Amino acid sequence: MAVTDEMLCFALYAATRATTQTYRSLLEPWGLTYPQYLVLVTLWVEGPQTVSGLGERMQLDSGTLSPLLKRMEEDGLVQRARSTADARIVEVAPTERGIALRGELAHVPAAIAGAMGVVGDRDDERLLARLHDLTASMHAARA
Amino acid sequence: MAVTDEMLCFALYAATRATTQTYRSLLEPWGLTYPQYLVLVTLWVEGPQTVSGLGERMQLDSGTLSPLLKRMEEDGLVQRARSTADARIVEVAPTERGIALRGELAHVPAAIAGAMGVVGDRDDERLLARLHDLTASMHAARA
DNA sequence: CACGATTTGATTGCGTGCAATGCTTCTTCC
DNA sequence: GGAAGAAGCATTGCACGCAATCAAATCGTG
Repeated sequence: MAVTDEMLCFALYAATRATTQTYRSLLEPWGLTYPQYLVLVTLWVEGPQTVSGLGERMQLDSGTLSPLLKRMEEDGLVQRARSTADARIVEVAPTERGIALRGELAHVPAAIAGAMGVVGDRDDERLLARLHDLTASMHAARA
Repeated sequence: MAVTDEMLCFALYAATRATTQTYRSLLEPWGLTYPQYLVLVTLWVEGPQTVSGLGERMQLDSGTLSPLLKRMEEDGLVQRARSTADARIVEVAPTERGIALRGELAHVPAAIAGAMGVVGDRDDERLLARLHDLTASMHAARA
């Protein structure tokens, strides 16, 4: 049983890196990384967010997000601004260029789904649910 | 459908990071990282390996493995030696300390399985198979 | 109002991942 | 045997991911 457990961890690890590599080649023409793309998707769907809001959605902390958002700002994709109401808070909003990428990158989800061999059937739903359980279980175990 | 595909990628990404975090807390007393632990597991089970052999098994290249193995050597866990038969090849073998860790870390697989909520039933086998398919599909799509 | 605790981001340091490049060493082909 | 090509690692540069720490701003309480 031990080896199987090892293999499940490693299978996750390998699958994630393979996915990231596919994203890399898809996003390379736009100079985007996968986490940067995730930021844009979040901003497209949910609108401007605080840094901590992005952190919750992506499950990342400021140590990762701050430099990432700084690079995206330098690339003209997002804008950061201290809240006038609470100067501790930084609001992150997509620029026009950032918004325009939504159209230019509209092909990406289908391309990824194709590369993954995902069709959206019940098996895929079960996989998704299992991954969510697994993630929640891991986080619970840490506490 | 697009959002679901996004979610599957992200679910993988989040699950992997959650897993790595669990490993981090488990391995922290030994100063090991998850990839370093994987190297040790490979050496325990399959014996001494070349760098490229480790690279195949872990799906990592020398750009990642060289500095990682260098740190492990500095920590006294592995030894590297140029092959006498072919001086291009570097053989990686666990030191006595590296071998001793097999016993000290024997609790790790069960701890991870527990944190994951894995019991080894058919669902888990299916998840494992699906992840392997997904990884293979991704690699095939890159070619 | 003042002061300590809390919240929110930013910074620093380190270890991956990975593309690109370089350096030996080996193999092949003539 | 000698040169061209390939193979195997190492190095460099950059972008995460995350723990630890810091700084600024706000809140709560007396």
